Amino acid sequence: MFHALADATRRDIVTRVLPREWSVSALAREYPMSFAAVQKHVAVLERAGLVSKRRHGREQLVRADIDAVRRASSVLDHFEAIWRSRMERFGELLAEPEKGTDP
Amino acid sequence: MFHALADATRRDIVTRVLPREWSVSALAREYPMSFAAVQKHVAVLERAGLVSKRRHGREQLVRADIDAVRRASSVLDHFEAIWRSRMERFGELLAEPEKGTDP
DNA sequence: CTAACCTACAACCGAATGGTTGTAGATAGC
DNA sequence: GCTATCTACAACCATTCGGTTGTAGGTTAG
Repeated sequence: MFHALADATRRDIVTRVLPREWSVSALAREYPMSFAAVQKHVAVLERAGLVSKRRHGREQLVRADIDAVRRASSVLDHFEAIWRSRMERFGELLAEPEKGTDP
Repeated sequence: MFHALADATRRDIVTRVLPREWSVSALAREYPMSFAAVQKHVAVLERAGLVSKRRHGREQLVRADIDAVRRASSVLDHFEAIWRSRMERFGELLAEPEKGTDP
């Protein structure tokens, strides 16, 4: 999933399909690369669960799955939590009045 | 930066160095791969600014830079914000009482 | 029906990744 | 001083990635 977000084009696709659905060909028109290349990017996002497709006539409409974004976000929140607990421990050590050095 | 977090070993390294410093060799002992491979992973994290090194004797101590994690997190928060504004627009449309259809 | 359009998928290519081994330079411990 | 340890870096290899082109199948518009 982080891998899916590691590419700038794919992050841009996600920002576009968050507010509304886009067809694959409409997306392809936005980037200086072939239709097939954009199609592959969408496929990567889809495999990561960040995006899903819905058939509408001859078009394939792409929309975002915000829950997947939230899952990625929670990993980073976890990092933040680990960091905070370290800070707390560090604070305790500073506050600790030389415990254990006395007989 | 997302690229740096896209590898499981690198994410694990980050979780280890968040609470405390680790030497590169100590990290290398934790994974079923060569020292050089772990060294490369640390280099990737360092290039992404997620981690920094500090010399201590013959060891190189690795520590996390939480601000970089926060920067990655803010990208995801931005996604969340776009999503929310879409939800608001959607809510407005539902609340709208057939505006404009009257002469 | 036919032409235009949207999509899927395979084959290919150069560059980057993630791994290896090997060599060499500092530093610490005895 | 010698040796073991920690690190840096280069060279190499298989795989993956991001891109291309080309072919084929559905679907819509006229």
